[in-house]
Amino acid sequence: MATIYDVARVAGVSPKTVSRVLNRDAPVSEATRDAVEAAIEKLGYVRSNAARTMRSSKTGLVGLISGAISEAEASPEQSGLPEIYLFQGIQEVLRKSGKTLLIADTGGDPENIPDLMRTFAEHRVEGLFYVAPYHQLVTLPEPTGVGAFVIVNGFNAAGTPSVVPDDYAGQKALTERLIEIGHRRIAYLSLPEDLVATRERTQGYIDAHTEAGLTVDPRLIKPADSMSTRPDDRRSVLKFAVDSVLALPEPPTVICTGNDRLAMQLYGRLRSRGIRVPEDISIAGYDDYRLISETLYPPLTTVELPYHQMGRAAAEMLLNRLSDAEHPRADTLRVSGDVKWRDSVMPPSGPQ
Amino acid sequence: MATIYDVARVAGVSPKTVSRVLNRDAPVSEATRDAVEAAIEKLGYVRSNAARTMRSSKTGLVGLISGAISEAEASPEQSGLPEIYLFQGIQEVLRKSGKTLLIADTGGDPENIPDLMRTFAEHRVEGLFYVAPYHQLVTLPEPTGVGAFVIVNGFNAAGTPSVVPDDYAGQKALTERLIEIGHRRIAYLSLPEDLVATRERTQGYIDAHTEAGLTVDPRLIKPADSMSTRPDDRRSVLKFAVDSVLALPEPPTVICTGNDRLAMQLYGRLRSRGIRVPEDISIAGYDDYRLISETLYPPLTTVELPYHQMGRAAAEMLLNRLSDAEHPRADTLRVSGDVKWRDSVMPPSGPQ
DNA sequence: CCATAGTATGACACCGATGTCATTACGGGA
DNA sequence: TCCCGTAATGACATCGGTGTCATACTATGG
Repeated sequence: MATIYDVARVAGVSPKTVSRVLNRDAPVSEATRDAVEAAIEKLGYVRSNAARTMRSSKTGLVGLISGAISEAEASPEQSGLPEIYLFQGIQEVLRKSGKTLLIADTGGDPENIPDLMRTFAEHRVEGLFYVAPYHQLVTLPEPTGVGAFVIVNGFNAAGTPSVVPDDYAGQKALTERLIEIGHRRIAYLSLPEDLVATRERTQGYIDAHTEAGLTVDPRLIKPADSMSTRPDDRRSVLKFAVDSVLALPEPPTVICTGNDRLAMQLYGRLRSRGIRVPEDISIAGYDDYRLISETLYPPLTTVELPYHQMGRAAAEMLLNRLSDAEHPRADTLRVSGDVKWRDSVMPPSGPQ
Repeated sequence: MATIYDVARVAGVSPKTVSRVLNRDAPVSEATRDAVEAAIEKLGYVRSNAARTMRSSKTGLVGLISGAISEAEASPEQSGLPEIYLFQGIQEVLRKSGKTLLIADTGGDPENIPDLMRTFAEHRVEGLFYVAPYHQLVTLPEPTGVGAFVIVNGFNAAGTPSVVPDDYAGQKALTERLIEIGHRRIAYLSLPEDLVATRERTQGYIDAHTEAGLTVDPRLIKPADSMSTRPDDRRSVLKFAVDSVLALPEPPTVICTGNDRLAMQLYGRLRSRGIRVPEDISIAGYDDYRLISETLYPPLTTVELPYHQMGRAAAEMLLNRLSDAEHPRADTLRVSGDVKWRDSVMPPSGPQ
């Protein structure tokens, strides 16, 4: 592979001048520039990042460690694999600043993380992301020799800068709107109870009621999914939850679910009981997993999990930390997603 | 950041000896090794890949360019974003051989590809993948200075090594099984007609019939999806297709769809007509997009799109080409996926 | 006791860029 | 006319490893 020395020889100039043409960091006469560029073209020269890094110690690399890829199947949300939108958001921002993204995943085993960090360190990445498979508390070793570290879709006890979805605000906004159009009996079929997302969303659900002067009927809140890997187990948890809220003396006029997948199952379950959506009962999901939310009929009202935006925010946060030696605050950034209002929800009908 | 010179000084040996300890490529006495390792530990030394690359020109980097990430939303299959399984498969194999994956996506604009290739070339990647968003013919510039190039989920006219799903075999195997359990009127609601996948699968469907001595009723084959970005347009294409096959004098006993998403819509559409699945009519999908296929009730019979395996195969293909100077054949590898037999299909009932 | 082979180690050049400093030529202002 | 700033260019050292070769010491066999 050609080097600047080859280019210099062909162009009849010194290597340093070739470097100047490449970097435009010092004046070069037009004739010289043309000669150099012709030589580069002729030789098919491509600059070596390795050699350049040695002097300037700017690799232009950013690393990303993901548990999301391999753990996707085991993820309790199992909300599809929209983490890819995170990558997209991150990439979009990084590309504009000329960084290249190195990715590695844990292969499902968090014990690999230190090794991956070391590999990235060997490549002298300037910054590092860790992407959690779902909104959670993570425990990670501190990366060494990395300019900036950002956790995405999770947070840690050490207060590392991080970006998470605002689950509280999402469920609260949705619930407020449901109340606003007249619903008073709002069921919430949640994800497993120990998830951060569930706790936050449940609180959002409750606060929306309280602030509207309504009391919450605890019988309307039921976990409807489990961490089990057996689809049948999970199905039966849902069935139990659905049956129990529908059997209440005053059944709900709308059912919110912990994710779009549950909403989708709910569609089927209600239809097989001859209950119409949304005429008899309204349904709202969570995630705005569009493959589901837009495909279902009627299309599903849901809350967006703003992965793309979170990715962008995380990348910007990282770039800020790389440029400013000042790291203003090591906060967790909460990104809220919009309520996507679609036809699966209508005002409650009939006598209340 | 510490260098081998620092380590050498602290350990009281020469830099070259430190190098030997790091690479285990020459005998070092136990005492020396311990001293060096202690020094490394003490200084928090991490080897510089850049410097090492300069001499040995082994970067350990492999690049991946994906149109899949950004184009996912526009993809006509819109089968979710299972390309992430490809990454997983690729990563799994690469990690074992100590390579690190660099990824970049086109941001939806194929014009970025040459730039991305240049960036990778600057990083001296040893190999390069291009991942297409769906099974298709792609036109790509030839990457320069890259040891091996593999196209995943696509192929090109130049005969670049590539890995694609075996759509023909998949639909054929599924159809054969349907025939075997007694179905004779098998509808096929396909993806848009000009997709490679559709052409191959349709041929598989036809050949399964022919080889079983059955004739194909062309009225049973209908495209049921369009490239439109408006969900409503696409919905109406499906509606038209469903209506027309159900209105046939001899309606089908089973309906195959071009992907699981269509199957999911079909569930809803049939239920709203009071048709039971699978008692009245069986349904089979394609992709084995598990978020759908396992969640639907009854669970969906479908054909696996073997992304994970394809990723593994592509990575192995690339590694082979990197090690063997001999590139045996520049073929396209077709990876077939299993038929996933679930409860949405049963033998045809009633008088035939 | 010596030749020979292996073990353990270091000196030194080199990979391909770029930072620093020096040199030359030119043009305008004092 | 002389001085100085700027443009244009090159010489050379340097970044941090590793390949090559040399050297010293030790064990082994004839």
